[in-house]
Amino acid sequence: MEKKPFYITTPIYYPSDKLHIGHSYCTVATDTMARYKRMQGFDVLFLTGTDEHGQKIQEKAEAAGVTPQQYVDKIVDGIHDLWKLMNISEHRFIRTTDDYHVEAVQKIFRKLYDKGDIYKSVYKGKYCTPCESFWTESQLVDGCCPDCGRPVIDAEEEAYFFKLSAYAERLLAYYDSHPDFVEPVSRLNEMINNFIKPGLEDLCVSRTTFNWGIQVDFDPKHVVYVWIDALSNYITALGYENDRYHDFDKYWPADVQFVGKEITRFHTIIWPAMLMALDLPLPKKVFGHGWLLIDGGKMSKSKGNVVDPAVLCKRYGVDALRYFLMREFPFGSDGVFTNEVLINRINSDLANDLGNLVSRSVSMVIKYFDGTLPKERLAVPPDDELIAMVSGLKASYEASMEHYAFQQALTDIFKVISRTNKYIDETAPWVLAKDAENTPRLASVMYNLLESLRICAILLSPVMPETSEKILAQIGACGELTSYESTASFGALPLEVTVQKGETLFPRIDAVKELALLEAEHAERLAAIAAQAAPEIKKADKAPQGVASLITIDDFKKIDLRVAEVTGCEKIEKSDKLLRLTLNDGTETPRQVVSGISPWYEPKDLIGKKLVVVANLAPAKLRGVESKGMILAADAGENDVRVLFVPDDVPCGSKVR
RNA sequence: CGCGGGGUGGAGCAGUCCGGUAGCUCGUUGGGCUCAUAACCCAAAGGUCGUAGGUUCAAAUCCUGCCCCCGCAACCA
Repeated sequence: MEKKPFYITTPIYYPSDKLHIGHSYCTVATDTMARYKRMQGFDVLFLTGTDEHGQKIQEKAEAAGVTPQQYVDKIVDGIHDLWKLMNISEHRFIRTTDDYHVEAVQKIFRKLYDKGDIYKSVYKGKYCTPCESFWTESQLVDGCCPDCGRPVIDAEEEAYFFKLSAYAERLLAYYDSHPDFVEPVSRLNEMINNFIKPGLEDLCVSRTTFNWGIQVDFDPKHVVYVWIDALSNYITALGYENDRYHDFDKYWPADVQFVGKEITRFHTIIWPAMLMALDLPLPKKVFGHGWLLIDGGKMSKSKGNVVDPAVLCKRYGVDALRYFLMREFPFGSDGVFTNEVLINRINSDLANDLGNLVSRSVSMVIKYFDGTLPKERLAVPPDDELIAMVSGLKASYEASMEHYAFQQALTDIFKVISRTNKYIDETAPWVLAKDAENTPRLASVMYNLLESLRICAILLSPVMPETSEKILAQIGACGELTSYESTASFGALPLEVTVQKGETLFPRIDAVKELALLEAEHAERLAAIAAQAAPEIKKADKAPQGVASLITIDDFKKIDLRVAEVTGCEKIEKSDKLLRLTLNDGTETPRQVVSGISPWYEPKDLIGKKLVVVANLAPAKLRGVESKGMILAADAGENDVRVLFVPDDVPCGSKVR
């Protein structure tokens, strides 16, 4: 009988840096699902890969003094190593720089162009002539080029656009008729309310401002911008519009696509619209999983709180980490990662409950029966509760797994493990062992333990493949006895089974010691980051000297800097960062300035303080509030802003130069 | 009134749709056991379910106002 296909994908990751625990989380979830479906007998295709083009990578490579290709090659090598380390099962790996993908994207682009879904137009923006760069209004610094600081001009750039706006109705209709298309549903509501209802705009799908990308073959000065390049990977990896693979008909549409919640938007709006434009079916499901938060916030390199999965794997074992990721967090929600939670979870579930259960069960069989159970049995009614629970496990497990509720599936398994530990106490084998008359009863008890473990171990295998194998080996289960089907009924293990003592599965971790160690390593890492940052600052200092950014004293004199006292200050409603400042700049009329510093300053902290204001800056409106000028502040760090205060005895209106 | 999520014993969460003795995991305390990885099993302590009001015989759950946290969007002259 031919196996039914099952196609599952992770997003393709952006290899501008080493991957972190968040990427591992998604990939482990995908791997768990892939292994589960294989165990059920599906012909699974598991796709992951890397999205390698774009300006950021081009810049990173330049900074590192290598070509973009060399840069991504190195990172991708590391990714392969990581997936190997994390025991990610057989998968196809696509790189957007692969020849066949490049070729296919060019064809797709042309196809959409020929159909009229892509059209040439102009992209309007701010242009810095010396830098040959386009900027959006919001990227400008003081209305000038963020790179060189010179004024920009209104300009237009030729670009290709995808007619996303034409698909709004069809998308809404599709969501309506396929309520399961996006999960969790709350994310879909967000998409509809925030993006589709206000009106979709056509999407700019080409750039001429950088060249690290796939060339538009019929208009070579353009490169394909991220959307069509990256999203199409899910089909080019099956051989769509290329000859590298030939299983598009077999696997498309995908059964499920796992994506992070930050890119749900692209996968539930742009991607479906693209597929509609290509007259292809849409994936059966897009699942937007949550994030792992660190210290309650996002992981960020500058905070030094990026968690390296390789370190955790090496320290606690792959299976422990995989288990933790799948067990601790509901797949659709955010979760807070801390080392403490990780260690506690490993200790309580894996060491105390599961590992110890295996250990005590196997030890008893060896101690009481020399490792092999005798044939004679005595079953008694109190066994029924355990047996019933174990027998029902597969059904509830399957129900959870089919809904990507990994946490629930694992919780159910561990309820059984707990029950089994309790069963040992109830039956007190060590008491039975004192009297030879009890041998049949003791054998029954031992058998029930091993059989419960067998079923749990098999069901755990998608999450903890190595551990599962080790347990099965220890309790003497092999071949058919390890199949998924065999978990449906209790009693598959032969009566005269032989066990084998094995290594300790999960040694208990000394939490206090371990946390101190991790803490120390974290401090080291922060120090390393600081050390790295230092030379970077130096480089930045030099840059303006080398480039034409030198200005003359006359240029500087154009800027009218004045000392002013803050006479009033309040937060602007409904803005996150804006404060409205009223300044006494030495003139008769109070000056109103808006500044984005409210995360760092309370209004009361500023009133009465003196600072420097750019007095002749063109007025602007921020969130509808007029701002005449700008106060000087330093970017003291990635997320730290300090206003430059002036000593109190400097009179208001003093010129600063 | 931009959109959404959330506020439940010390910690993390379920329960809220479809009102009816407040539940789980971890932690704490006491006890049991000795097969096992100082593990396992039992028990106890601990919550006015963010807040104010309303509906009801009855509200964590339904309605209204308010406060606080977190994403997204906007925004950082």
